[in-house]
Amino acid sequence: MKYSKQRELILKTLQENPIHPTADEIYQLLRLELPNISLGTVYRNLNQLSESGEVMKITGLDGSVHFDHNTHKHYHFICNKCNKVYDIPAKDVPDIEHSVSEHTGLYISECELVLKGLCRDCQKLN
Amino acid sequence: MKYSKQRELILKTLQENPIHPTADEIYQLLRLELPNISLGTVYRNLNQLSESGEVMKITGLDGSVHFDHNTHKHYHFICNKCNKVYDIPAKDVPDIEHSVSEHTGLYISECELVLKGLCRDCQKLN
DNA sequence: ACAATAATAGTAATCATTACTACTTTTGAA
DNA sequence: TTCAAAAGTAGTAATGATTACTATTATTGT
Repeated sequence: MKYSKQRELILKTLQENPIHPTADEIYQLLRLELPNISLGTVYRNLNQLSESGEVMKITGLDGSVHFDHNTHKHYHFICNKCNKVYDIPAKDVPDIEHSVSEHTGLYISECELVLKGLCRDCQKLN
Repeated sequence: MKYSKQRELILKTLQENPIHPTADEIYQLLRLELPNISLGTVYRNLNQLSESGEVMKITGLDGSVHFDHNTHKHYHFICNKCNKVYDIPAKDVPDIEHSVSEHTGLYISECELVLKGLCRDCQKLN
């Protein structure tokens, strides 16, 4: 993988905006400092970066794929009211893979968990 | 919700084909007995049925939404080799919601879990 | 039997994402 | 330091899934 300024800035933007943005959200942020960057470039680089394990893809939140600079094992929660995405650290979740593979005989390589509900702030506003 | 033959057959097709089909797969199956049904009708009815709780939407498997006639609490596994989708009964998975809401204070209303790996058949073929 | 309402088929439009292409950067060896 | 091969880019077109629109048809309660 050859260096490119665009890829460096895409990664930097993702790291500085830990809001689990979509490709288009990163594109909109980046246009401010790199007005000619193209959306295709953002998609291509995010896919490369997730392929190489430098960023993580999050699917199942809504219609589009979100990206996460945090590549440690963790899960996600989306608030049904404010739509913010929160990280759920692995330590707050029981060991799913082990339990499932033991019961079913399936070999588990990935485990995507998306929880939905109300975040702490939105619970207060009820 | 007014009765319609189309909706009845969509539900019946989903029940008789427990392969977690997409809207388009149901459409292709249904065209055999109802050649003029339109894809939009399939989408509209599946959305209504999932809204009313008669069927379940599965997101996060691949690019498109799949549907499940089984509305009991359960999870899903997709085989990376044969792409078949399997049900994971809730009894094989530890209680995620309770654990997460206890640790984080989030109110959890939905819990979508997608596991990926190799199914039993595909493990043998290695 | 009939009017109100909901549903349908068919088609066009939208949204996210990928593919294509001519041009530009990067990189490593001569 | 050049310079050619490889990889990357901007810009645009194409694709695939899904939703929106519209004129017509079916359902339902009176």
